Amino acid sequence: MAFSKANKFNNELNELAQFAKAIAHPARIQILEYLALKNTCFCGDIVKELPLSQSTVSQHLKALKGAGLIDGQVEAPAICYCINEDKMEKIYKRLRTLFSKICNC
Amino acid sequence: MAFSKANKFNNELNELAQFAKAIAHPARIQILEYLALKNTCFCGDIVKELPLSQSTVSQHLKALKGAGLIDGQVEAPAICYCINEDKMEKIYKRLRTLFSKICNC
DNA sequence: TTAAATCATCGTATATTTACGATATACGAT
DNA sequence: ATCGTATATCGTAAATATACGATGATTTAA
Repeated sequence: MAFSKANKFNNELNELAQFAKAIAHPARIQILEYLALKNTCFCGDIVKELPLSQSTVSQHLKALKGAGLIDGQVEAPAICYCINEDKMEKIYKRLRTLFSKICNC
Repeated sequence: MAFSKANKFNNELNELAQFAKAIAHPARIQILEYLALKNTCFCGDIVKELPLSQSTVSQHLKALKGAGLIDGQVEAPAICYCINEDKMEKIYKRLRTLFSKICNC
């Protein structure tokens, strides 16, 4: 029952955990870094960049999108992905708050 | 095959992903915050604090320990857990590097 | 209209995570 | 030695994640 007690924890905790989950796979971090590197973000390139099949990459993209970390824009027949910087900054603030509680950061 | 291709990604990515996985559950974040709050860290208190059974909490503690985020010291018959601040600071640096690549942070 | 290109989704197999109760372990106190 | 306390581990069930090939959808080009 992975995560079935989410309702027993407060929103801040759940949101941070949700973000952590989204980047809890090396492929997804690599995708984020790649998107950041190439400001223009053609998606087929990501598949070439990663040691994973197209369908698997698509799944990871969906996860990142679901967590709000990236946006996708149709540029037919391709899709242009890019980082949602607002979301990232918001999350970064939360992370900073967490770390300021936890250690001398 | 959750995560079976980890060897295909570089160490930095895997380590960050591993950390993210460790905090990818609200209970584990709450445990970290609780440990940070109470500088002295009696463990049975954590069970009282969380809406989870003793065995489940113990599992979460094991996960945090496995990721190196906390240490446990025997003070028979109890066990005293505390945050591994060195590890936390190390991870925080990595996170900063990641975010500096990804957004204006 | 057909073909090619680009992604998403479906179906499926396997691995991992989450959660709990029950049981085991370790140790101080009696 | 036995008991009580505090944790860990085992066994198990169910949910989720990972990965791939096959197929479907969409749009551009021929």
